[in-house]
Amino acid sequence: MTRALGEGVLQTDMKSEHARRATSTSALSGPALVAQLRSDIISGIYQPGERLKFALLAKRYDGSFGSLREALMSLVAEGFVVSEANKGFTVAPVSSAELLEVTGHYIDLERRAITSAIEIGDDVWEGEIVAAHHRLKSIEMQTWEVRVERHSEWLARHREFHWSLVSACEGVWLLRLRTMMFDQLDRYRFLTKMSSEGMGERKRIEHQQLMEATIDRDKEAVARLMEEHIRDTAERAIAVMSSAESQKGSVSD
Amino acid sequence: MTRALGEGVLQTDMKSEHARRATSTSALSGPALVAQLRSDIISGIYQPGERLKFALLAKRYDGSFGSLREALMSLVAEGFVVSEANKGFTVAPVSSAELLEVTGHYIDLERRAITSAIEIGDDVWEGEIVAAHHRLKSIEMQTWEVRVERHSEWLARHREFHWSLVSACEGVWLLRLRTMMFDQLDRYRFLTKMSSEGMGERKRIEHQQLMEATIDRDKEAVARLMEEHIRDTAERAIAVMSSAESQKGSVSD
DNA sequence: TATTGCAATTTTTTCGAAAAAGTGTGCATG
DNA sequence: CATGCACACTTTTTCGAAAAAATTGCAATA
Repeated sequence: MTRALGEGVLQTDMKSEHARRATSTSALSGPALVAQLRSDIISGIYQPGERLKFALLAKRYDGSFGSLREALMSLVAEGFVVSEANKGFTVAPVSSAELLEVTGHYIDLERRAITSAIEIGDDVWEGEIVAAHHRLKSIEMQTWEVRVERHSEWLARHREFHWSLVSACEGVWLLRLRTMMFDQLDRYRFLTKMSSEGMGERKRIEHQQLMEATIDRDKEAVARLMEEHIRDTAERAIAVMSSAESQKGSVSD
Repeated sequence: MTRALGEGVLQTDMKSEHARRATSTSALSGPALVAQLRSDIISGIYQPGERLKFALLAKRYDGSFGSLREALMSLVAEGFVVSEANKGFTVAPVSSAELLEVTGHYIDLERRAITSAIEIGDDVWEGEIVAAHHRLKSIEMQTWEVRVERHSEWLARHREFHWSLVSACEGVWLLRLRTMMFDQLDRYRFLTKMSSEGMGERKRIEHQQLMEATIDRDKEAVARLMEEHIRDTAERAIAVMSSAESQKGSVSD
């Protein structure tokens, strides 16, 4: 795998407390810097299309230009950042069209991965699913205020839960492609953070059902639940995006 | 797109003449360095599993450690190189299992892309296909000796031809994922370079049929031809790999 | 002989200054 | 008033030396 499980969004503690701007703790580098940057892009700290200037980034994170450049190149390959020669780096744009496309690919890959995992996975795999689900559930049962506050932690646990479902599957590239799409969707999942007040309950139930169906090795049910789960998230994100879009439009007109 | 069409294997002239070792022309950097390195890995100049030491690479290519590191990070994301923290970079391994998996994904993505392109593409798209096919054909009609000599050129044109078929399709991620898989397959295509004496004719006919069926907008036929085309290549590569494997085994035992 | 510890060497990684490229401003000119 | 040009300023990109980490070689000990 290109990148270890959950590495993406794991600065949990410090970040969620005073989550004003990007954390400038001290001397990030290498994979840690990539993870931090990706996490900050996913979290919307940098807006889509925003220019990522070296001077600013160097001050916020570790410091060195080289490390920054290296990290940004990785994110370009992952699709989070775009670069133009001699004009620096900008955050990749988002659009409902891209969300729909990514959702389609993700559903397709995830279905295949989870089917394979169900065929191959052993009881250790099952155990990891139960554990990951438990950790996710313990956040999702909290009140809305707590859930919002611990959102980046939820993001990490959500990722770990979905990873656990497919982790036993055959095919490194299947996992890699699936994870690329999952990471892209994370950007859009963040959009629903604000507007999903009553939805914690629904997501919690969906995850519960997903886990049970997987442990029961019911491929059909898992595929169906998973697709509904993802499409629902996508639809909600599109709703948020289009309302934001129309708002922006009415202001400028 | 992460990377422009054909950028990968385009040092044609200089390289194919005295194709001994990696070209150390002068001061490569940025995207050009990535392209050169990728091309050299695809061409087997660096063996799978071989360690890519900075000192050596810096001497062979442009020079600077920073540029090298940056380029290698990109190739890690693309799957051509693997890296371990504080232990440097190595060429990603190859295996018949991976080839089979990548072939499967590629066929799936390519089928969808080409179907979409046939639905959407206009006559300009058709023109590009004809042009790309013509360029490819002009190499494939040569004698075996010439074809071997101009192999890296063939690789570029082959890439361009297959790209032209799908270039009109909808979905940036579909194209991106397809191209990732195509690039991976390039590594294995190189294996068949040596052992495909009588096969130039067959490939040529397959490309001809592929072009005609696409221009005729015959989705079924294109999908079938494309799948046969790719599977045939994969099978031949696996044959080469397993014979090389057994040879190696008999030597070391 | 096998194994542990230490020092020398190699290799990777980090860092920031210097060079290159791009951007904008103001002045002179048509 | 618009247009082109030169200059100063900002931002990116490149480069290689210094620091950190890993590996190797060698000798001492059980």
